[in-house]
Amino acid sequence: MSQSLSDQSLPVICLMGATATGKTDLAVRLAERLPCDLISVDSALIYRGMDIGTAKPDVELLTRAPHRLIDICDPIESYSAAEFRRDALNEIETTHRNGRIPLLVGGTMLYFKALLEGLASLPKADPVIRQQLLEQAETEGWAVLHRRLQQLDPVSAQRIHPNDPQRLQRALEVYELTGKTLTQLWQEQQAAVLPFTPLQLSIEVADRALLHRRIEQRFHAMIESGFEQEVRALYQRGDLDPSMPSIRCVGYRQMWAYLEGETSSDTMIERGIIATRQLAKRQMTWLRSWSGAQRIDACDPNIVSNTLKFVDDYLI
RNA sequence: GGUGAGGUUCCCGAGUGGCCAAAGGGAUCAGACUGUAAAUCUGACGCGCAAGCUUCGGUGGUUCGAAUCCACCCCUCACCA
Repeated sequence: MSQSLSDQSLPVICLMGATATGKTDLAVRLAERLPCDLISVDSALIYRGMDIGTAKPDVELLTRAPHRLIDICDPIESYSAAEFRRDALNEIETTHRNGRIPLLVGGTMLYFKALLEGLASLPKADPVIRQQLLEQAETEGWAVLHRRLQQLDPVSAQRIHPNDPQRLQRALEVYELTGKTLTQLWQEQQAAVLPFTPLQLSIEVADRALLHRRIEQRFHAMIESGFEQEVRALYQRGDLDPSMPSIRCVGYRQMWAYLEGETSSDTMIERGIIATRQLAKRQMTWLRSWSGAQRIDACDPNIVSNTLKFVDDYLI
């Protein structure tokens, strides 16, 4: 059974694209024409109660085309690329077992990369160690921590910029936890790649100005749909704060600052739009360096039938 | 009409005679990315490959040298009428 499930010939379709390019819409339309089950590849859609600001498919859409790996976490939790890989592989297996095709859709490129190329065997995040490192950074400065990494693991120190607290923290955390450096651990274990040969599709809006307009319009639409109320509900829980991945999500972070009284409504909207544009840009940087993905023009009037051609060729 | 404050590179905003193509921030563009990734970080950012060239509301002046000083003009804001 498990033999056949990791058969290279079993189909897996990946649809990746930046925010506001129409990924979800295309995925749903494909799912209506193919025996596909949708699996979300999105680090924000995992959160329950975060619907409007993440442009989560609405109930109607989810009824037409159910997505897996949506609403799997409370906003107080954090998730990771490794957990995603595990969960996604499970969902892929289930889908195959049901005789259907997994269609992975999303814009979290690290998750796609982790799924396709695997991850080294590393320890998971440790809140206690992270807190200790954070405190050291506050008293001694990150430069000191970078120098420490330089001693322990010159290769990683070379790669990780002294101003990059997140990666510095992670590198030192891994060493604390295992007594081994990131460099060693990477060398020790060859990452397990995806046991399938997926069709990779990249949906792109060629005209940057158009994408920017779409982002702006969509953000305003979110506001009109009650985005403030959605975040206010999270805010009023009292157990969430901007250090958490959920509240750091694009739009939520800016709305949070507004609810804290730190910015005006206009500023919140402006900065939310800016943050979305910057997110899209980073996603596009990933995609540009991605090899092996078929490009799909988001503005193609025959986008569905043209995409189906790629799928047909792949499934033969 | 009068008085005061001000007009700086896409925006905000420093700069008050040379060390200024002009601090800093934002935007934008490009890039990186192995358990936080909608995160975190890096670079570029007047024009030019370069020598160099053109900028600090406008015009003229002072000076070896002006974004910085002077004169006039245009515009903005505040207050008084």
